[in-house]
Parts: sequence; structure tokens; C-alpha cells
Amino acid sequence: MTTIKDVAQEAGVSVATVSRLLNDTGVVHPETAARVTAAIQKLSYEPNLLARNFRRSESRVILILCPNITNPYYVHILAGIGDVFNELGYSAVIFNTSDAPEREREALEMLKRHRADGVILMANTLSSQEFKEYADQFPLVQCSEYDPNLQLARVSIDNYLATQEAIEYLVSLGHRRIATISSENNYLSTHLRKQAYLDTLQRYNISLSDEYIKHASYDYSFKSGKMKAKELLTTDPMPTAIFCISDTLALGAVIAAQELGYRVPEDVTVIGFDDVEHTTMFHPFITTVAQPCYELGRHSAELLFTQISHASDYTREVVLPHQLIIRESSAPPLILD
Amino acid sequence: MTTIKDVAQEAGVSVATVSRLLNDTGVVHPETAARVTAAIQKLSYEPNLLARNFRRSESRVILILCPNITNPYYVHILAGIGDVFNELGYSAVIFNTSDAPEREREALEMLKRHRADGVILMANTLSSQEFKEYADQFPLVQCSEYDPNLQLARVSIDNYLATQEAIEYLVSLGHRRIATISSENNYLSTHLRKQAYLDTLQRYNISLSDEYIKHASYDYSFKSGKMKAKELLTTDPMPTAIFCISDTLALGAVIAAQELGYRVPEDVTVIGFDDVEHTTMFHPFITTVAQPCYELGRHSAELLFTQISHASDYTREVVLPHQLIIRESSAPPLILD
DNA sequence: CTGTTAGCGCGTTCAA
DNA sequence: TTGAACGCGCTAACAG
Repeated sequence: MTTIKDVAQEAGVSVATVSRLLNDTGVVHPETAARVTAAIQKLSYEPNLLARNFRRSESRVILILCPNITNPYYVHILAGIGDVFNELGYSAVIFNTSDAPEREREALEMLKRHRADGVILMANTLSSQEFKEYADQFPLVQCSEYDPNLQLARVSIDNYLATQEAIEYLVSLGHRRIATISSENNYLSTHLRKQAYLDTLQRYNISLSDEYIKHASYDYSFKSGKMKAKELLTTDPMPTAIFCISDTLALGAVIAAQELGYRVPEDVTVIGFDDVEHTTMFHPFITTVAQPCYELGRHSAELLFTQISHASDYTREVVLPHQLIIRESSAPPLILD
Repeated sequence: MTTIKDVAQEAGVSVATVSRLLNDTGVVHPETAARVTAAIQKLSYEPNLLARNFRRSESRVILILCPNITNPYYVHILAGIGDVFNELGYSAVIFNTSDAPEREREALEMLKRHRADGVILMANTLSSQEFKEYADQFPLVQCSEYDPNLQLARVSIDNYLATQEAIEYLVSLGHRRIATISSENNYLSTHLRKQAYLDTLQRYNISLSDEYIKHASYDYSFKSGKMKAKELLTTDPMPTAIFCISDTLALGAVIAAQELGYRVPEDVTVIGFDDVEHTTMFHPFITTVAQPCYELGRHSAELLFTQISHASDYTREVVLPHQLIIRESSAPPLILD
């Protein structure tokens, strides 16, 4: 293994000079620089990052805590984060937490051992108190979900507003019997979307029925969406529109309707959330609230990097724009009450 | 920051003793051990991995080169690799290569700088010669795709045999006009599957038509599958079966058929490859050749770890079993020639 | 503009 | 069974 010492010897200079050239810190005479560069070439020297990172006391690794890599929603966020940090010379380690506090804790503990310089969390299952202890010690950014009790860095869309717009759209179409498929998970986005659904209906004096509110599996599985939709579609009176808090759920609802002999959107309108690829695979293409996933990732990464760089002051809240994308699965109800 | 020195001082022993206890190397008197453990607790000491890794000259990081994280096929492989290495205390860094040689080279160069201890590649775009130079220097495993010119560690299924069985199944159903949607990429699996398709038809004396062989996009996009299927379905005579080398392609083919007013499997049989989740989302559920993705990942990880551990001798080739899963998209042709 | 030198925190001889 | 001491490769004072 060739070290900086070998290069120095070969070039007839001191290690300090080589280091200066390598890191572009301090001035070095052009002629000397040339000799050093030649030596580096000749010995095909590569700096040992293990030593450098140790010396600098930084790992150049960042951690990403993700509840479930399998979920296509997260994939583009991961891509966004990865692109930013790769450019910066950092490695991103993805940790699958499965929403288990132990797993999350285990990952976070790595920060204490200098295994990573910072962390981006897609979801948090720890108590606000425990979570805060980590956030106080290490650079940390919450992406897409966040703890509302804490004033920590976060990047997300405005879930409440986005849902409100979606429901208003349904109302403007003439729908009055509007159901929702929420989730049994505890995410803030889930609560916000449900609350916006309730509030908006109330604002329009539309009566709510508990039977119109279903909760699919915590991970928004297609199967559970299909099952809950079937429950909804066999309710009397049947809803004319179903607002699903994820596209996978919406896909399940569309299939459920078809299996029961209903047409989408003629007999029932279905709208989703996120705008993952599947929404435009089959007809009817699904009307949905799009999230800027890749940008969510990029912004989170940039926010984390400014924290890592010890920027004294950094943005705490980044809210990115959502967009209601009207496609084929929504239409006015055939029968108006 | 509390170091091993602080612990030693607190416990009234030398750093060597603390280190011995920490790493379970050498014997330490129970009473001393207790004192040290107490000191560690009291100071809530955490070993600095930066220093440890530097000293041991290992990064405890492994690299995964993946052409495209977005592809659901890779996700379970990644999960398998991640599970194995997490248990071993390693971090896995996923690198998206987009099948670009520069990106791949860039990632591989990180090994020279001790940024990672080994690498698993899902695909390789470098020349055999250049690739070999890396493989000779560093622990390396090829997962799912591999360079047939080199005798390097690899884990995959038998693509040729799997395809042969799929085609034989179609023949046994009575199909004679069998088309294929391959890909324009250069993967070994693509070649193998196409060759097996050709060879098997020839073995059954079934005439081949160039018009029955289509090449979808390099990344098996749904859209390109749909487009190529439409070309196939407007060919005269129309094929009665389409063998697709990926499930996404098969999904595209099913939709294409439906859009053209054909029923699957009555009018045309479609079979896919990989067995990703989507195959059982919509009816008809898709007949496909299943790959044990998670296990592919696990085996690759284990193989890499034995290499990293300097095991003098390790397995070079691991071939995992595939399985033809017959579902709803395949049936005998209505009209026999 | 360049060289000398002191550690960073840890694991590991070697001697006791 | 334990401790003293060295050095891994690098960066950054500091002196010149």
C-alpha cells in the first residue's frame, strides 16, 4: 500500500506539501506541485479515506431510515437524496426500519459511534422525548413525515391543504357521498389527511357516516385497499366517490369496483395520493394528488448537508408544492342526491 | 467525547485492558472486567468506529452497484443483501449506476481508497479486462448478471434452463406461434433467454419468424412492452403466445391485448419473468418464471463476506432454483394449426 | 512557499 | 493477568 509518505519521498518533498496539494489548502509552488503530481501518478497513489476520515473526525456517510424500501413511494425520495450526497462525496446507507422502534434506535445509535455524520428519517416511531435527544446531538432531517411536537428540520408537502383541495374537487364535481380509505398506521400525514377530509366535508355541510371511513393496513397494501373498498361498495347507500390516502390503495379500490361490476368513474369515482408509476399503467388512469418525491429527497439532503457543515442557521421547515392531477378515475356522479 | 483512555482512567486500568474486554481478545480478570464495565456505563462510552476501522484497516462498508433502484426486481435482492450485512455489522451503500461505465468505474474506485471492503454488482458494463482488474484486487460478487468470460464469484439462476422450461410449457399447451419480447440491453440473461427461446423452438421443429422477435427498451419499461406487444398482435398470422423476459413487459403485453380487444389467455397467452408483486394485482394474474430474489441477495452477501474474511477457498458459482408459476394468463390456443 | 512535528483513538505487540 | 508504548495515514499547527 502506498501512502502519502511514499509520495513525499518520491517527489522529494514533505508529507505536508503533498497533503496541501491534495486538499488544496495552502499554496504550493507550481514546480513542486508538478513533481508531486508526477509522483502520485507514478505510484498510482490513492489517499486512504480511513485515515483521512479518522483524522478529520467525520465518516462522510449519512444514514437514511426508511420504513419499507419496497414501497415505490420512497424510491424516488431515495434517488433524490442519493444524487445530492454522491455529488458531495458522501455515501448514503439505507436502513430498513420496518417501523420498529428497536431498529430505529439501533440505527440512530450508529451516530454515536461516528458511523455516520447525519440522518434523514422518512418516519419516526420513537417518542418525541427520545427522538429529541438524538436530534439535539446530531444533524437530522425529517422527510415527508415529521414529529409535530418538535421544532426540527423537516421537508414535506402540506398534507392538510392537499387533501382539502382533493375533497373540494370531489364536491365541485357534485359528489356528496364521499368515503375515504385511510390507514391504521400512526403517521402524521395519515392524521392530517383524515382531518382535512372530515373538516372539508363539514364545511360543505355534508353529513359524515362512520361507515364511510375505513382503515387499510399500515403499509397501504394493495390487498387491504381492495378489501376496504369492497366493504365501502357494499354499504347502503353506496358512496359515489372514494378518497384513498395512497395510490396503491386507490388501485385496490379500482379493482374492487371492477370485480363487483361497477365502472370507474361512471359508477364510482376513485382518487389516490402520491402519484407513483402504477397510476398510469392501466385504464382508468388514476386521478391523484402528486407529491414531488425526488425533490423532497433533494431538499432533505441539502438541508442535512447544511447542518453537517455546521451552518449556524438553517431552515427548519420546507414545504414543497403538491398537485392535483386529474385523470380518468374521477367524474361527476351519475345520480345526484 | 469520551475515549477509551477516559474509561481506562475511570476504571483504574490501562487502555489495553479496556480494549481487550471490548473486543474479547485475551483474558481479563472478572473483577477488573466489572470495574471496566461499570466505567463504560458511567461514562456512556461508545467506541469510535472511525479510529477502530482505521486501525483495523477495514471500512465495514460494502458497495452494491445497481443499474436502477426503481426496478422492483432489484428491491428484494437489496433487502436480502442488507439483512445479511446488517447482522454482520456492515453498512451497505447502494450505488445507482444507470448502466453507465463511468458511474460504475467511479464506484469501483472507492475500493482503492478503502471506502468499502467489497462489492456486489447486479450488472457490469465494463470490459472483461477492466472488470478483472478490479476483481483481482478486491472482494467482488456478481449477482443475477455476470461476465461469462471470467471465472468470478457469481450468484444467479439458470436463465437458459428456466426459459427452456417456459417455452416447453407453451409447446405442451399446444402453442406453435410463439413470439418473444426480449430487450435491447446487453445483459447475459437477455442473451441466454433469447437463445433458449430460439433453441427450444428449433428442437420442436417450430418455424421461427423474425417478426415474432421484438426488443423492448433496455430497462424493460411497461410502455415499451405494450408497444412491442401491439406490433406482435397486429402481425399476420398473429402469435398465440408471447414470452416476455420480464413481468413489466408481460403486463404491458396484457394491457396491449386488452386494448386491441383480445382476451388473455383465450386469444393470446402471455407469460412473464421474475415474479414481482404486480403479477398478482390484476386479473389475469400472470404466469411467470419466478426468481428467488431475496435469496439471490442473501447468497451474494454471504459469498462476499467469506471473500472479505480472506477465506482461502470459496464457492465461485451459486445457481439457485427458479420456478415456473402457472397462473391465469396462459392457456391452450383456441385454434390449432 | 515548505518542512517538522504532534496527535486523532484505537489495537497490539512485548515485557513484566 | 496487566500495562507501557508504538504506530496505522493523515491533517494542521507552527516555525522557518
